[in-house]
Amino acid sequence: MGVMTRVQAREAAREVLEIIPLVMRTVAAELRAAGEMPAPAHFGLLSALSVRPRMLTDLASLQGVSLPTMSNSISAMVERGWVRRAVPQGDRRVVMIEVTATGRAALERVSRSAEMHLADVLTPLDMPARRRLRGGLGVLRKVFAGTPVSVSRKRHRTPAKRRSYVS
Amino acid sequence: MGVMTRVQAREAAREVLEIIPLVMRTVAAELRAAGEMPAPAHFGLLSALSVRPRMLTDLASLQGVSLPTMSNSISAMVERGWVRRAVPQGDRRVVMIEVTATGRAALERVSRSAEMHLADVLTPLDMPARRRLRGGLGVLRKVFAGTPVSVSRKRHRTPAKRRSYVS
DNA sequence: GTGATAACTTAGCACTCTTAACCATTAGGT
DNA sequence: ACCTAATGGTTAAGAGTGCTAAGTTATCAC
Repeated sequence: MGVMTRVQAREAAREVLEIIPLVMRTVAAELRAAGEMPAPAHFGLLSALSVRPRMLTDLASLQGVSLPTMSNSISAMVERGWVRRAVPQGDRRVVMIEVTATGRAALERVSRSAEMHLADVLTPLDMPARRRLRGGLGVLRKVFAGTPVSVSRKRHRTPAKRRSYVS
Repeated sequence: MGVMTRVQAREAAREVLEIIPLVMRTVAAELRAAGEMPAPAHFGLLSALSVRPRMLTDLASLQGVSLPTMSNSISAMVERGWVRRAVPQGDRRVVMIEVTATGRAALERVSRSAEMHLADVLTPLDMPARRRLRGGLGVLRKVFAGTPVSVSRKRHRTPAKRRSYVS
């Protein structure tokens, strides 16, 4: 089958390690410059929540962070008035997070602004470049979206159960 | 001419905004799990410095962060024994940062480990997917490597007469 | 020499992320 | 019913990143 060799994977890994942090810092700076959006995390959260309310645990695993981290982030957003904690009747352990009108408006504003900044950078791309970018992003999404992220006990990557991501 | 339309750029921007943070968190988690490497930033720094020593200002603009931030990061790394601050004879204002043997060893170790983790995730990719990934990363590099990063009024990206620091 | 500027450092603040420890609430087994 | 897990969240402590504003030296320009 046409799987990557170990060496190719290492090469690709090195590239990821080099490029992603750079992009990340840039994106974070854009969001910051866009005003009032403190962190990229909040943006993603707001996006996800604008689709439908979610419980805290789901949000945490969606973003690949620990529960306390998510709890903190949500607290920060609650203080900003962007989201609300609600306890459903069925199971009183869970906390549902829902966007407020304020939050929706903020998302709209920042989203527009940040995307315009980014779009400024991306506009010069020609069609093949754009295609490559989208393809690469798609692969990244497939690869990283399904990853359990933090594998508990040290020094062990599960060897067997890897899904194979066919294009 | 095949440039992106505004709409396409916005779409691509949205994807970047969605995917990059996710990848970033995953990568950070891998590095952390690889042991003793606190942050992706340190990794990149160590890589850059292993090529040749750099002055603080250059490091900052290389990574697209402010000077104080870089100063802090370097302080953290100095405490770990990975790098050393040195004052050159020519200009006693500048601080040259150089990797120590310890730092080089740490880079070796963590690099190997992190790349193996990442490679685990990337190995299942088939050839077209791999090609797409590399293509996308290439585009990202081109787009973001040249960007002054933070555009807010100050652009402390020194414009012209960069001195050349011959090693 | 005086004053501007360049290279860094320090301090204070806001945020992310972690683990460990701790409360609730619900589900299971006997 | 009862006691024990397991599940869902929160709080606390600690390390890191990143920022701006306000210093400190050292060098340059005149």
